[in-house]
Amino acid sequence: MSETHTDAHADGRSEHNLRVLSGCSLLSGLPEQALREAAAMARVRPFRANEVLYARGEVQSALSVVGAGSVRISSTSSDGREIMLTLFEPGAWFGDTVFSPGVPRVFGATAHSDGELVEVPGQGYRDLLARYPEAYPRTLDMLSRRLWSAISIIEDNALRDMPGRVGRRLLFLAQMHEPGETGDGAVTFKLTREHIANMMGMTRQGVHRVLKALEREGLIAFSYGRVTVPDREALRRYLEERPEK
Amino acid sequence: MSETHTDAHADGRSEHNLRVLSGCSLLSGLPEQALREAAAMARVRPFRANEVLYARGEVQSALSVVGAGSVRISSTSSDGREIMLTLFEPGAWFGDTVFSPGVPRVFGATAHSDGELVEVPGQGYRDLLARYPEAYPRTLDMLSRRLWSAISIIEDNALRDMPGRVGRRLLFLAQMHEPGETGDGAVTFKLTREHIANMMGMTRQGVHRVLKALEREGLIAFSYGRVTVPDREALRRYLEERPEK
DNA sequence: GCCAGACTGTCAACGGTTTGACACTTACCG
DNA sequence: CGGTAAGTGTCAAACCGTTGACAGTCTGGC
Repeated sequence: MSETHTDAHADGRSEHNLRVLSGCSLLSGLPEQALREAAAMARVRPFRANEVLYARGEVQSALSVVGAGSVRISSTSSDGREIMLTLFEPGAWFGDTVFSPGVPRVFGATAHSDGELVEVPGQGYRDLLARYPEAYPRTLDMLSRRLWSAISIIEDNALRDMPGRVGRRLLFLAQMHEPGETGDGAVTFKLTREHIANMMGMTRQGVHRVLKALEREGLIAFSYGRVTVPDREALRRYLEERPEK
Repeated sequence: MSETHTDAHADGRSEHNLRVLSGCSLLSGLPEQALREAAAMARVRPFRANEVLYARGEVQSALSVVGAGSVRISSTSSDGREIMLTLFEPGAWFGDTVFSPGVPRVFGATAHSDGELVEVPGQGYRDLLARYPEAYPRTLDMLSRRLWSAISIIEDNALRDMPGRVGRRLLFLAQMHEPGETGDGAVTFKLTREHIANMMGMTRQGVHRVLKALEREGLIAFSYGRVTVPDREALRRYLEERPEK
């Protein structure tokens, strides 16, 4: 694997980067010219499933945008146990320390499938923002919204029982999944029971029971390493009206 | 109660606002001149214990800095149940939608004791940032850090058992409490068992049992509506080394 | 096509948390 | 300086999710 992605056909590469970056909510507010600059300094980083993209503690920062495939974000607590925080799909951005230069990464990122990242170097991104300050408000807005979703997860974990929690989290993922889906609205994730368990702080067996219950209601379907939400709206309504906490 | 706080002695008021605002981590990066402008447009809002400061759904945005007393931030889920997210003390800032103009408030704020807020109007604050763009990086950094703390709560809730969760949350609050404490390092909160229960998604009785256990270890003390952490470092070490999850 | 390893379904026993109920204590307000 | 409402301690029973163990199934790579 010679580094074919680094230099050949600079224009085509930049064009590709531009396409990916402009599909990212964090960056789509930048003026055309700034997006081009970002694309020019971005590097494509292809990855294979289960490859570790970033480990907790790394200092180099970058803004990563998922160009293809999906990425698991996880956090390792001080005693070594791990929890999966979320699953990012194309268009999503991450890089927990881009806004806090010098701070070691707090979260880890692992490839969940084959795919590629388009990465803008942290310093370059920060310089770019400084040169196009009109992009700051949107950046703050996006970060703020990410904080809300984190808090809404805290809320769910505190208020809901397990079917409620699992259902809501799947719904959340399904709603993020929005872009690029087949017409009928069904969304399928490649998630093992164990992934879901790690995401919710449950056990594999507990997840099984909950999924079984949701399946009985016709709200989800699941098979080997997959979970499908056939109708997000139906799931949402069910969770809303559910008598149980 | 005539509105003595609105107009008389404009200079003294502004001086007071300046003192409060410059003690706030979100704003302390602003240049002197900008801080003065913020102080000039800020309004003091005194409050009494249990007064509702903001309700979920209000549209007017403002950046609120706690000047005195403490404020409970809570979130009401769609079905009406409520969860307390955190407790803010002097110097802390909040105003969940300042960075997302037009969006109705997602969280509620309630006075936890008598005290006062110093509030910068949302639009005014955003304009100020636009006029002093050098303050943006720090703002992003602060918001980013707030996101990390939210995520670390998600982590704790998923990985820890109840003594671990309650201990960690109390430790977190105690560490935020840092400024303005008596020399010996002890921190006391006015929190009822029920407040804690609402914060952790537990019951009053469950909290009791956990607090009792932590008290037996000498890590906390509690009485009527109070919880005391005599030695934050000891609590931290205990939680770190605890065999149990 | 086949095989090793990853993923899964299922069960009984255990343990921690909630539920619900009741008597007691503390703080605050007039 | 009482009286009342809010907060508290405690208990047993029911419930729910975990633990641990094992056999069965799927899948991707060779």
